[in-house]
Amino acid sequence: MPQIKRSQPLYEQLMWRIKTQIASGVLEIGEKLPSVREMALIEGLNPNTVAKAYKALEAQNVIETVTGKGTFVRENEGIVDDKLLSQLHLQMTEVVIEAKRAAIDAEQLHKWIEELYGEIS
Amino acid sequence: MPQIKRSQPLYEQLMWRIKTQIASGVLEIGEKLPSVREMALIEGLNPNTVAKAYKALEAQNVIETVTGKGTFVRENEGIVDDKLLSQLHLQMTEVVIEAKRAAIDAEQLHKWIEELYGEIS
DNA sequence: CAAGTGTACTGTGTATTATAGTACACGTAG
DNA sequence: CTACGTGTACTATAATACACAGTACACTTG
Repeated sequence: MPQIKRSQPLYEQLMWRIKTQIASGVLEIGEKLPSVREMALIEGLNPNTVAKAYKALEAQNVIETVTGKGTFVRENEGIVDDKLLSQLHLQMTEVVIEAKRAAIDAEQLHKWIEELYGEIS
Repeated sequence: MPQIKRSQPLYEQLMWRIKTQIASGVLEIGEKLPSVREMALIEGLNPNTVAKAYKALEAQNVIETVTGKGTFVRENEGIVDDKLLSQLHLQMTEVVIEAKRAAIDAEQLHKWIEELYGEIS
């Protein structure tokens, strides 16, 4: 009922946090995530909001949920999805246009990518 | 009053379209943009929605508005803003994490950047 | 003055987000 | 079997953002 000014939806922020933890190895494949009620206490959210994040992550094949047991980190299948590919290219286009405006050269972007590919798994 | 399923707000889509046109040289520095009412007819939007986009673009120093005259493309100042920098890095992190999941290697991302830096201005 | 410009309002309607609370079906440990 | 924890599915309420409609005002220019 509070509802403060919010940039990104809470459930998307949680999705992002979980994805990052999986990518960085904090969460391993097959590992069990906290239950929706448990995660709600940890993150200070409503169980419904956590459930929404879990459901969206399952739709993206990031996690697997088994009713009665829990939710688990799914193995990365590495499927080449044309829709995701074009979406990533579009997002990269936005980054480059903004970078140009801020006088950030291509080298900086290349450096970031190398760093990120090193950090992640 | 219709309100169909929408992924991104219309005014943000318009902002993006204008930014792209500026970056690609379709709109040149100092050039006058269509008026809010004119652009509303062109894009099939409400003048208020166009005004919202114009106002947001001016807040980002992309365009300059003069009451009674019109809105014009502003010169790129190329300021290094720490907030924008970290925001771009965050956005790049998202791209890399998603790319890893889709089994897209770093070479593809490097290639995209080179292409985009070539296309733009 | 007249026309065109951005801007600032007040409404209206809708979708999304987030919470609260309840209930149900399932799996597992006691 | 019972009890507990699990995800899930509801209903309801509230706050926010989005988009449109309409009106009005201050400004610049011809």
